[in-house]
Amino acid sequence: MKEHTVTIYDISEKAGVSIATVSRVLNNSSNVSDVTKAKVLNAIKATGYTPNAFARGLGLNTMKTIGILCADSSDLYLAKAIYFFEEQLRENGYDSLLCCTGYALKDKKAAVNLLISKKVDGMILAGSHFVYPDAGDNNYIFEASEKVPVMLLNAELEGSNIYCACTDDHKSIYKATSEMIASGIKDIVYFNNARSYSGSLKERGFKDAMKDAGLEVTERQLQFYDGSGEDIHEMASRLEKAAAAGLSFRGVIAADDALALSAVKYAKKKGYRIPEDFEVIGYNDSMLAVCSDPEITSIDNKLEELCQKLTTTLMGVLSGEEMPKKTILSGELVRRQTTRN
Amino acid sequence: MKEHTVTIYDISEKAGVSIATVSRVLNNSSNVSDVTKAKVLNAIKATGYTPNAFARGLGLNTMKTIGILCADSSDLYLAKAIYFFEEQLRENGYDSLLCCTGYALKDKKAAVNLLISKKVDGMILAGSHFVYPDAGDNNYIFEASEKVPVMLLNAELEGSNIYCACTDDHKSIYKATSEMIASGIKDIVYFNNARSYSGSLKERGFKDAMKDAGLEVTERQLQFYDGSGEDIHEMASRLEKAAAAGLSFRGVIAADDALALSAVKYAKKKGYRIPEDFEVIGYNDSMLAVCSDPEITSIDNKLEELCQKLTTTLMGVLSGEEMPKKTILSGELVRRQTTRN
DNA sequence: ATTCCGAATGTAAACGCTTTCACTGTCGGA
DNA sequence: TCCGACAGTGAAAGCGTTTACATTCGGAAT
Repeated sequence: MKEHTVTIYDISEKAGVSIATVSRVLNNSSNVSDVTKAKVLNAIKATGYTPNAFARGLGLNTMKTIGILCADSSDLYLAKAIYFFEEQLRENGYDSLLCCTGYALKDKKAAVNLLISKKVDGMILAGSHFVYPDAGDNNYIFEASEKVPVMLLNAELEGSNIYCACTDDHKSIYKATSEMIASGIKDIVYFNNARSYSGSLKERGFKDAMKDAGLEVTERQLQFYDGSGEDIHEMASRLEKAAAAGLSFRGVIAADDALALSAVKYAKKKGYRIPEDFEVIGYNDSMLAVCSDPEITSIDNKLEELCQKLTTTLMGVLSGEEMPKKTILSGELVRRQTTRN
Repeated sequence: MKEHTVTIYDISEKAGVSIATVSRVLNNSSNVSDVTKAKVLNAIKATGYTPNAFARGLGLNTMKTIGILCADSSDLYLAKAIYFFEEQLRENGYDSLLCCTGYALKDKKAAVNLLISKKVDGMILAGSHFVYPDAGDNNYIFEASEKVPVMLLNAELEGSNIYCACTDDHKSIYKATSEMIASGIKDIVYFNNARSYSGSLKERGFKDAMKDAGLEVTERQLQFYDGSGEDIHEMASRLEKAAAAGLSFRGVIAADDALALSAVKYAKKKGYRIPEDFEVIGYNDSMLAVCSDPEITSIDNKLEELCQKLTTTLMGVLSGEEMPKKTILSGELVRRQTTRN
């Protein structure tokens, strides 16, 4: 297991050529005769040689690796994003170095530095919580972007080497809220998970829709839940508490489908008929929306398309092309059983 | 953005010491006076220097990186596994190189080679589908284990540098099936997702339990679904088809919670009361189990503990300790609303 | 026949770090 | 006063590639 790892020298010796030639066939660059190439290839096969990526990286100063940062890979949504990125990057000959940072700024910074020292060729920040409302907190992103291109999923930030892709969350929620109001519901709660930057965008969408409909929104209509994204019961109990405290509501707009699902659980427990007495709209159009019964009307934020866009942009940037800084898609309301029409 | 990346030489110059000394403070190894250390640290801070991991890796022949292989990071279960691994590895000073391989053998092999050439210090194969029932197909694992320790999650394989952690799937399903039978249900379907090796273990557990109860199991009671792990409706329609073809059943033992959830949907659609007329038991005790209504009785296979075990074993192996080859935990049936007692 | 060119190959420097070894200077003990 | 031990530091040899540059050689053009 230790006994002298086989290097390019061993191959060169075995094949009776110089290491330069071996390197050439390895990278199948020009000017190697077929017979030499065959000799080298045989030697490689015989020894089971694998080139040392460090050495290669040292020479090339790139390892064809993209760093993917996400707060929590077990989050349903982020997990999917990672999947898309990983797949598309691999198709382009890049590997993915994954860092789950958690939600603390300090840890995000540390992860970014780590990726930079590992000489990633680019960085994807997967999730809107990487950019902060307080501009100063985003310095770590700007610093990173001085070294490598930075791709932002679901967030916007202006910078010379920063690219982003997102859907128009404000508009999506605005529309969803408006439609819920139009279907006759006035007492609506916006249920946020509080850790997402786009969450505040969404919240504004909600508020604006209410205001434009002439409805007042009080602070308590803005419920939020800041715990694990998995504990449905805990989420539901948040709503129960609010109801017990006197808040009355017959509709919930949720920042993600887990929250929406908890709202469904809440409503059923209360004995409301859905959607006749109570409507729910979720976000992300994830698997959870259809796991629920009744199945949840949800906003599709086009994750796959966003990831795709971000990857092709990144590839473009890396090959020196000029690329658009920002792509904004429109979300789409997918109607299911928790809304009337 | 290109202008001469700062190296250890720049620091040494700026601090007025040799590169050896800089290296020493970088690795805070012994014998550097406080005053020199301070000078170096200042120079580092001033320049924003980050050591080049390639060069370091070349010298050390390790980059403190563990390769994590998984078929599909968007799979709820695997995503959680990745999360646990990533977290625990980071705590031990290791980074994670993630490869989503898909389910094809060829791609798994490619991914393994890639990780080896990237000089990972160890490899985690997260998911039972990495080991095949046909022994020859597992050669790629043996080959990998000649270079680095290989950790297997949810699968067993004997080899000199191979370590595994899993729960006793056979026993868990055997018990679950037996209890369902005891509660009076005889017509049970085992619903498998066909791509998992542990799936066949579970299937055996089911068969054995049936046999030991004196019940015959026909081929059609072994339903399976081989599509995306997300499409609940598609899964349910598999059951509907079976029913339409004349199969009558009042219980489902499922290989994962998504399948179980689809069984719940099926039963509700059929008008069966759960659990009075129809019972369902899922696997993994995931979020989906509680998303369902009624909530699903499911087998907890102790994922976090398994991941933990695997990581600490790996750390042990890497530091040269002798470690147990195999750890087998017991699953636990978590009772909810889809089973009577 | 001579010149010149390009294809095929080799030589050696460079990449940025770690680490062994050697060297200097200080200090305590004999 | 001399010696040995030892802390602090530097010089230089790797580590395994890539690649610019040098070399060789056969054949086309003159």
